[in-house]
Amino acid sequence: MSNQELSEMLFDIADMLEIDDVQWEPRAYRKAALSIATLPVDVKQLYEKGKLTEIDGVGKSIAGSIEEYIKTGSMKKYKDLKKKYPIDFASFRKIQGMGPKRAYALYKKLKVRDLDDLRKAIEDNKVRELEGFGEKSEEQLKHNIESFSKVKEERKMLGYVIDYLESLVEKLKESGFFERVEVAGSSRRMKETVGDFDILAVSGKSEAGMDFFTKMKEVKETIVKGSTKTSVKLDIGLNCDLRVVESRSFGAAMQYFTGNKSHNVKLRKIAISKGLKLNEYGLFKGGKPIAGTTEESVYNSLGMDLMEPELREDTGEVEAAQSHSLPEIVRYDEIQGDLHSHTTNSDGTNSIEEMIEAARRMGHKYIAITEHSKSLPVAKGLDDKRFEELFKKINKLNEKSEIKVLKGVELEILKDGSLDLDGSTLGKMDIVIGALHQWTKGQDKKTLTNRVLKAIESGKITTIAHPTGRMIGKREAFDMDYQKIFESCSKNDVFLEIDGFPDRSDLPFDMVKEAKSYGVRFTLGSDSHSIGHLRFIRMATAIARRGWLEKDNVINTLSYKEILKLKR
DNA sequence: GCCGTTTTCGGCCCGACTGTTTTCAGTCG
Repeated sequence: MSNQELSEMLFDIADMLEIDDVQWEPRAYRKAALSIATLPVDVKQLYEKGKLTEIDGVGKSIAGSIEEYIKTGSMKKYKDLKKKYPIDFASFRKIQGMGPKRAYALYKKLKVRDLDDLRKAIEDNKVRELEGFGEKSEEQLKHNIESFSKVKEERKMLGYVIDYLESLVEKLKESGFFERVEVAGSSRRMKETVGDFDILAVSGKSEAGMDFFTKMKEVKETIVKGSTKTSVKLDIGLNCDLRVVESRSFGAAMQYFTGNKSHNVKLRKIAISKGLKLNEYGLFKGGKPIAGTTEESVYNSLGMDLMEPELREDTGEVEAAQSHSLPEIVRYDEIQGDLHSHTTNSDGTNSIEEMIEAARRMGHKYIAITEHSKSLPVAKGLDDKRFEELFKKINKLNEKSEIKVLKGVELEILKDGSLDLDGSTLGKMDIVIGALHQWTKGQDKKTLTNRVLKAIESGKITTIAHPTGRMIGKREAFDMDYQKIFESCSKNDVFLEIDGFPDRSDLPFDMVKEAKSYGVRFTLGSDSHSIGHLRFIRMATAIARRGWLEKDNVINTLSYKEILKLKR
């Protein structure tokens, strides 16, 4: 049984209860289903520890159902409902405009149970004859079936699409139809992956502005179009919402459309508890607006400090804002350089000179060149001799260059936890990044953990590269005892890396926050393999901010000289 | 069915858009 499977079952139950017009329960089941779908650990593990009800939205009853399912392989509540409604809700959920009520209407009148049945019914023009449907609904369903998997499932890594989004905003600004245009949504929170874009605008001529928007060359098709809200599908495969609000509501709208959802729900509840009403138009007292022009006015009127968008994930920031104890998170402009990059010397595609020049143009004060070591032959890893040669070259470059180059390595942590290079060469390096790339599959949790601990305790490494090894959408994180690793890093003053390469985004932000609580410090790296990758330092910084890191927690805020002084 | 700075009972976010209605239900975010 996977979390995914269980989550789908709970969503199914929610859908079926909704058909029965049951009040509130569908909401409860959906909440539980969503929590489980996004849970970082296996539900079964939680069950074994007796911690099911610690899952957000899971209480006694749903926990009982989960237990029943784990023990017997079936769930009575689900089975009974499914007998009444033998419908493939999971597939229908992926189709826009197809909710449970419509699914049931189609089943009741046309015996439509799954996608194939639905396709056929549409083919025979049967759907348009149903009450509540019409020709247009039928056509839309037909269209949405064709593109269903792409519309809802696809998420993009923000690091790859943020420049595109910003250029889109720039074009809207330059169009002359808008007085203000800003990015909102998960992109503003700098979430690692995004499912759509939200753009917010102020306009005195919104009809014309919406026309301009839907006719942009990036727009593939228009999904809905109104004077305050327009949704389109972009050529990169993401949907984009553009909302136009009044200037006096702009702050409230930015707040609302930045989210995330549970952050917003919490805010609204706080508003209600103070006898106020919060929506995207403002904060109201008995119908009279008391805040909303700026985000700050909204938060302040709710008795809270304003917080950076990256913090708004409902992981304690609401409470911290209420008690005026928000962290002063590291700023993008406090990052002085990049601490992880590769050149043609190993598996990069640009020369060291090209990388340095590109880093200088970005305003970096320094860049660490951290080639792979010899036991990673696929990446043309370097041995001691080649490192010595490279460092001679770097010393020369450093003499005349305004931007400084740190001598480093991304060093293989070998199968038994020993290191790929010996002490004498390592001693000449400014930064040593220990990394797991190989022999991880066959090793169990304890072996893998000890392997990393041995490297940390060796006294020879500065930081641990992309600590969990995860690749978004491709590879799970290593199964390790991370608490032990955090403890050991803190004790031995070994840093953890935040790798900003979008596929990695590693450490993930929630673990950054946890590691910080152990007193761990962090290095940020773009893990560049070409000059085009250098921009990913911004994504690493975003993760640091989302993980509540302050200036002192981040090594990249130090100057070149200060970094050289760090002892190892 | 869940949950707790309105707390163990009684609420549970709320507004926009669409298509089908002729005042609204369904869906979405």
